[in-house]
Amino acid sequence: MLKLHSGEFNDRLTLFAEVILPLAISRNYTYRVPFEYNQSIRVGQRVVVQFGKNKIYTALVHQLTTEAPSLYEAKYIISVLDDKPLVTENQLRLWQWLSSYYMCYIGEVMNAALPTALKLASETKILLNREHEFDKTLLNDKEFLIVEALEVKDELSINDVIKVLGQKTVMPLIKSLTEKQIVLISEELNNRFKPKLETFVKLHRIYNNPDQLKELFSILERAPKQVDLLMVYLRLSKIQPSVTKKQLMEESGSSTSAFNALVEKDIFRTEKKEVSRFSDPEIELIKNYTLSPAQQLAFDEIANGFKENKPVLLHGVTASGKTQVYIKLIEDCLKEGRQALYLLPEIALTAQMIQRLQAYFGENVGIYHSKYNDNERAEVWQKTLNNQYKIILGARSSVFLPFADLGLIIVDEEHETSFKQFDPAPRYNARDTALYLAHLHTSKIILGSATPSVETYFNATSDRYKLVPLTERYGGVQLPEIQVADLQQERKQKSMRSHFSALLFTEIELALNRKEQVILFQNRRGYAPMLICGTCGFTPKCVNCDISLTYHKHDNKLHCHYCGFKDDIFYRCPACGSTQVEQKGFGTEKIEDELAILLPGAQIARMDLDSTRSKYGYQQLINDFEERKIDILVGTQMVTKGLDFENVSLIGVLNADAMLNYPDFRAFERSYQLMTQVSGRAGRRANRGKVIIQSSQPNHRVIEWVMYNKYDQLFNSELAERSGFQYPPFYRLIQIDIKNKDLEQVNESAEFLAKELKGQLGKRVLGPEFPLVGRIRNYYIKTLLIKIEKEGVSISKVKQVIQAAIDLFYTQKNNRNSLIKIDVDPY
DNA sequence: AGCACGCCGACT
DNA sequence: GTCGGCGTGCTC
Repeated sequence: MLKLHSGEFNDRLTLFAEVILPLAISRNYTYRVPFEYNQSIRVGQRVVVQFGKNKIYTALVHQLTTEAPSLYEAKYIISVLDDKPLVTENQLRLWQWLSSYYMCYIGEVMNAALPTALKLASETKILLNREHEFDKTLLNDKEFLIVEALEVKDELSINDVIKVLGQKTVMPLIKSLTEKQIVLISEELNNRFKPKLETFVKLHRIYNNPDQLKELFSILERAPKQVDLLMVYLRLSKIQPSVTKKQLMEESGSSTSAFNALVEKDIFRTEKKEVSRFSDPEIELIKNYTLSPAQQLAFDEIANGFKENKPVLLHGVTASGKTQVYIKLIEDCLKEGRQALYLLPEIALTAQMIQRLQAYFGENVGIYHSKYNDNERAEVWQKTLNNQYKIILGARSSVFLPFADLGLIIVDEEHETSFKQFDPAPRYNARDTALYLAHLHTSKIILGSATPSVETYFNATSDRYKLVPLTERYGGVQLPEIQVADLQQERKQKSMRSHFSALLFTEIELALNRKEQVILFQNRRGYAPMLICGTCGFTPKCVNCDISLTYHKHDNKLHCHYCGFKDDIFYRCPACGSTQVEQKGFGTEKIEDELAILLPGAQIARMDLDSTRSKYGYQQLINDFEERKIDILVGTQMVTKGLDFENVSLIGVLNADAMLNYPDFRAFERSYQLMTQVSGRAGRRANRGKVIIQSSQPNHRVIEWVMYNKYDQLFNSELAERSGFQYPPFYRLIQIDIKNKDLEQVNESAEFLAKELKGQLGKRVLGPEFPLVGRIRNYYIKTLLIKIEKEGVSISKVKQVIQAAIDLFYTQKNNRNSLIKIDVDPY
């Protein structure tokens, strides 16, 4: 077989392309390349293909070959969409790696990687065949309905037909109509990426000559509006490189007719040009700041790490000025002419961070995250590919961008769990993917955190990564003073005011008196996570999930946080009629409510998933808080992320116990990270801030480590635990969920798979067990956990074994309607 | 993932 | 009969 990578081919060869389809299917398919594309087709270009009877997809050329498939006749590629590859070879390698590492289909990776705007949409439409005469009286009722509808509307989608007929099965009918040649099927493709166009205005070249221009003014003597326009144009064109029509009209305030007259006379010439949606010419370039001695030391150490070709972990306390170090690193990278990727957890991608980076690097910065719409994402893709963006600031999905030459990757807040995608597949971790991406591009990579994840710190202390500590806060700001409020004792002494200890409440009042701001952290949204009848013990549950419903006061309803189900609130127990309905636990809403009663003069706001759902909700809250329109901000983990507020002097952690007692092997690590990160929000400028942690276990060792900033102790204790109980970083975890709507079937299926796996992997396989929530969206779930030792076992072999077991699983009839979800590194 | 096909039970 | 529901297998 002749393998071809680029297209210097003879046109008489018959070429075949193995393509990736954006679907969860286990193999790639081979299509025949029409001769006209022989010269131009390349690996990495998009092609349009028909797959199955009606569907048309955008597929990606993965390999070109001259060998015809022997077992079937290949369909032709319908068309090739790109002149040059849209996906680079390095990206294809990354996709391959993701698909095998995370045990998912490469089509699923493609789906996650390509912005929707670059995937063509296919809509099957039908229309009347005008060429063909037919006798209407021979049609049956349904056929008649469709023909009638088509006479009104020209074109119907399959969905329209379903609506017209009021029935679901329409394909046989459409099929018979096409066979009778009454209707035609059109497969409409719409390329959804629309570049933003703007009309630019230019003065005809002859008026560059001053004499000609002078003459022009005299010609226009009797058209004052046109003279106005001309004047505005001349003024604008002096101070900026190009003038848009929009700008000209706004500045001059004149009418389109005056403008059109000038165009008509060929004095103005217009041109439509593609413009960026992002560029903001008013960004000021601030450069040339110097690093503090501690930062400079860290910077030099990082350089040493890079020299050894190692990933670097920058372990810098909160507010140590890591960003400034990153900016210097980016500058160095740009000097080498290479691109830089700056990865942040989604939530930290606020205007604050974006502005900071754009202030230094201007229009070289591209932003990429989920709040951006499709067209914007497609634009960033193109500009990254064309090497127009030198820096990408983005959330986890930006590891998928088509970097031309990536020289540096920064993974900031490396420990953040939002780098991990949980659903749908690929269930990848962007930090780990970035490490592989760095390997592909031989780029430098730095992970940064004040509270590194245990696995990363382990790598850094065992010489796999270079560890660079930065222990000094920038500008000499002190770490906050941390105190613990003993909830048990305060309850005994009856000094609690609802959920506030006397200690915390007094400090809130003091801070407010000093006109300083307060952040309160409660990692639970809603009002009360559980209602319980004091008489009979009844608790309202979700109809679709095995979970108690959370009461939300804002809409006065009971919510399920797993499936979105909502139910009406009740004041009488539906089971026994008692009015003794009690609320258990508390969420951000309740805290907000109680504060409003206890501190009537204070401005209180809440920041959680519910209050930030709208597009600018989050930004609005941040702005209001920054402008001190809010005194107290109550929030979930959202408030812990990298925000810089000058005037915050007090942080309250309302319930440390809930996180410490969470049943997960990372509970302590998470608690430490959360408490340390939220504490870092206190006192970032002039004064030393204060943190109050409320807990019933005031002497808990994790709280002590947080108080005295003892990351090492947390780390060592966690290492001992994890090696004892076979968890990462000593063992790899693969979690397999089996789901089924039927309880017995899920048990049977889970047992089958467990038995199969245990036969091969022995006691490395744990379960099956019901997870914490045993039923979600009407699916029962059973979980298998596989723990694989890092030394002496080939992880790829294990994955092969698992895949084989799953293949076998699906050959069994009873398992066919069970769903399997594989999660590699499920943390 | 779709979608067709085929088998089965239900109802104008 | 015809329709709709669901299980099964295929898509180059």
